[in-house]
Amino acid sequence: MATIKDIAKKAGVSISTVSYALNNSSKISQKTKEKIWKIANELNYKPNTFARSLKGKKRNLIGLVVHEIRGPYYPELVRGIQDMIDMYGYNLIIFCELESKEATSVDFLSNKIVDGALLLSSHINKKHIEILSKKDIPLVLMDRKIKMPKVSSVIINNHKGGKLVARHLYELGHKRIGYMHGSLDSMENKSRFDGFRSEFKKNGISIRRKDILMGNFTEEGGYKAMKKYLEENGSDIATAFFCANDEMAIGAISAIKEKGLSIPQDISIVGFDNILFSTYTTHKLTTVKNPVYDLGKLAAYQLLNMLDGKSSGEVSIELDVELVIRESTGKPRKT
Amino acid sequence: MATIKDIAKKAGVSISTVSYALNNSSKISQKTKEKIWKIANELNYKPNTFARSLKGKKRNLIGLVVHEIRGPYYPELVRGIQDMIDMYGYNLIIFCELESKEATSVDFLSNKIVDGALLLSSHINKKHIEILSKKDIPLVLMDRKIKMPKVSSVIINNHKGGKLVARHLYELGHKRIGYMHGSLDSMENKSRFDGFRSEFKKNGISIRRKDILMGNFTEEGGYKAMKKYLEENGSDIATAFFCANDEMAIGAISAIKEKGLSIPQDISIVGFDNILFSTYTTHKLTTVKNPVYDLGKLAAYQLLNMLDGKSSGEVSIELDVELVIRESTGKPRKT
DNA sequence: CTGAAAGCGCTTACAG
DNA sequence: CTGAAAGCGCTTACAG
Repeated sequence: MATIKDIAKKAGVSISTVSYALNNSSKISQKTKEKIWKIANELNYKPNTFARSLKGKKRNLIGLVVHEIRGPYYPELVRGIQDMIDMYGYNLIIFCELESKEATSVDFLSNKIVDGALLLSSHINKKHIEILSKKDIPLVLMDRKIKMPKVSSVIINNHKGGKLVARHLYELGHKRIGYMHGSLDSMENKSRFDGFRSEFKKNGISIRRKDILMGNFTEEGGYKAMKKYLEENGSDIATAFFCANDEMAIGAISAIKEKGLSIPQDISIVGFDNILFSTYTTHKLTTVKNPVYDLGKLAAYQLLNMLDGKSSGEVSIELDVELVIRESTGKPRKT
Repeated sequence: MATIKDIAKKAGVSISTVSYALNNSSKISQKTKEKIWKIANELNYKPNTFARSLKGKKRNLIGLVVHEIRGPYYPELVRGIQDMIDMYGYNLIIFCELESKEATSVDFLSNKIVDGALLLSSHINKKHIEILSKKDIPLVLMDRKIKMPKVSSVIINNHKGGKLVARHLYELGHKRIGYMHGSLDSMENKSRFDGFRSEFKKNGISIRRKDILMGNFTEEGGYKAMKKYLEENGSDIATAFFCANDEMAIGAISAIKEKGLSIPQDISIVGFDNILFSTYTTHKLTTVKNPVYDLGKLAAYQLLNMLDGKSSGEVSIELDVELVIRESTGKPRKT
């Protein structure tokens, strides 16, 4: 494991000269530089990031903290982030923490292993974020808004998404509607639900408690929740369901079909995200388009600006969403 | 950002005492320890991993290097790894590199940011691995076998998988069979293909060049490749296809159905991986069960053993696979 | 243009 | 039981 010391010895110069040469400082003569570069190459020298970091140098490393990488959503997000930071010569590392655990990623971030981080993890709470903010670690939140120095947020307009779904179903004539939650900890889920519910409320329609399901944001969760619902309620069921993401919607659709019911004749289903998968395999799902790739790109861009000193944080951006009407929604069945 | 210096000052002791106390050394009296812990807590002290690493200390961090996290495969793997290392108090960070880029992850690994790493990235070549091996960085390869000190490998028996598929199709009576490649760089793809081809060869059947497609391991790639194939070849087509993974198989099935052909009456399709997704939504796909969760777990276990000094590497484990026969395969159409 | 020296935050023999 | 000191690999004023 060659160090600058080894290079210095071999080149017959001091370690300072090596360090300067390696950093291509104008202080060092071209001739010396070249000699040193050559030796560094021969020795397969790699600078030690740790030592460098101790001196407060940048690492060109960005962290992404998530607690889940399953499903079609996250990869797309990662791709957006990567495409952006790649243009600026940064690299990405992902901390994927089990949701049940203490947020050890906060420790890592505290150590400034990365220059800054993008957060999409509900178990990193406000207190954690405050600690990081105080340590001057640039942060971009992707799932909620918090106003603090060195902290920005880039999110999608979940509330509007829920509203658009409600309006669509209302216009089709649905009066008894249901909602399938992802996770109650999730701000995104909450906003979708609020938008959905409040829009119906405006028209004097509220959601019955029994028509509110929990699907855990997964296909399996959606399937099970819907299956149970149908078994327990016979024909006393809502005419339309809004599921907080597409995967649950897909699971719900499977359960509905298994029961011998048709979509949308018996039940209309709306998802959220517009994951690519739906193009080929699933029922043509009515859903809300979540610009997740752009979300990743924009969040990364925000972070890069903070790292550059072009922004000091406290910026809050909200991306627009739109409803994509396909074949899983229609007029309600006669009841 | 509190350091041990700050704690030392506040506690009126030396930094060595603080360091020992923080590491719970038996050298320090309980009373002093408690005083120091209390102050550390008040100051919200977090040890600096970098400084610690400089002294060659462990970080309890394991790295996973991949170049793709899309698809249902990787998350399952990550989950297996996490479940294992979590029991041992380790944390995971993922380097997800664009395949097109130089392997900068090798630099990170060289810096010993992580204690050891699991590799599943075809663009980290043998030379890179040799560099890391020489630097004593414990490594477990998950997609190929390389014998080197400090390097182990845990892979699945891809060759057998291909063989099982071939035998199944042969027994059904298929004589003209096709193969859809994932990526030619992938050892896994290669082994699957070899197993498949050699088994048919034994029975005197070889694969026609025109029946070999490229699907890029993605659903979209599988869809496009099959669509093109069907358009170009009319009815002069294979009676069965083995796709190097399930996602391509799912894409291929969509293309086949779109063309108005039936599965398995017109074409039999076999995938590889047995991804969960197929349970609900897709055609009941005949496939090879890839124990990917166990693969992650076992690879992580291997790495932990190396970190513990219980193994010095050069271990090579191969996991068994089995064929799962569902409804996407049947007797060949009459030709 | 080059080098000696201090320092980043920690650990760890060694001495007391 | 506690502390002074060296050192991990690097950077960077400062002096020459």
